Amino acid sequence: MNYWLMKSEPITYGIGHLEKEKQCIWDGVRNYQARNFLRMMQVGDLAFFYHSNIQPPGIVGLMKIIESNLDDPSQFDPNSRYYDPSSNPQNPRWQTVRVELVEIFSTMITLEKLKQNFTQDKLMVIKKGNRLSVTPVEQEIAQVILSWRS
DNA sequence: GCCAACGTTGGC
DNA sequence: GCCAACGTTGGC
Repeated sequence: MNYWLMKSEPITYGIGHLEKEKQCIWDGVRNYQARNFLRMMQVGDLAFFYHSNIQPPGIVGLMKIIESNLDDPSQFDPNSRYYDPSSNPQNPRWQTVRVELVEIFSTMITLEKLKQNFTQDKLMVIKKGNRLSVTPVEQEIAQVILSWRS
């Protein structure tokens, strides 16, 4: 079982949205490196939900992967902002996963706290200039983060 | 709102 | 296949 971190802007889709929906397809990732991580995810993996582009940014909850290796439906939807006209339906370019909400943390684990406790090479999300919206999290680091829940 | 970092596109 | 131009991300 592996741990991941997935970013979303709360204005677009925050953990409150997931709380209402209970589960969702994590669509709209249009970066090959992030997609490759999505392809590696397996049912039962856990993922931290990270709010980006907000003050303060940080981890707000935990999700579970409940379906893996799905073709992202938004790539074929001309009305979607994630529509990719050059993706071939016979060989879709973008895959993703379905997630369900496990829990919302009572207090956010801020980016600042992550930076104070981990080094850049141990946790991708705190790397300067890192823009990947899907990244792996090492077991030991995941355990430490989970132990901070109050 | 700014802008550094970085990914993608497209002309050559 | 190079690389300049451009677009996007996301912390601040």
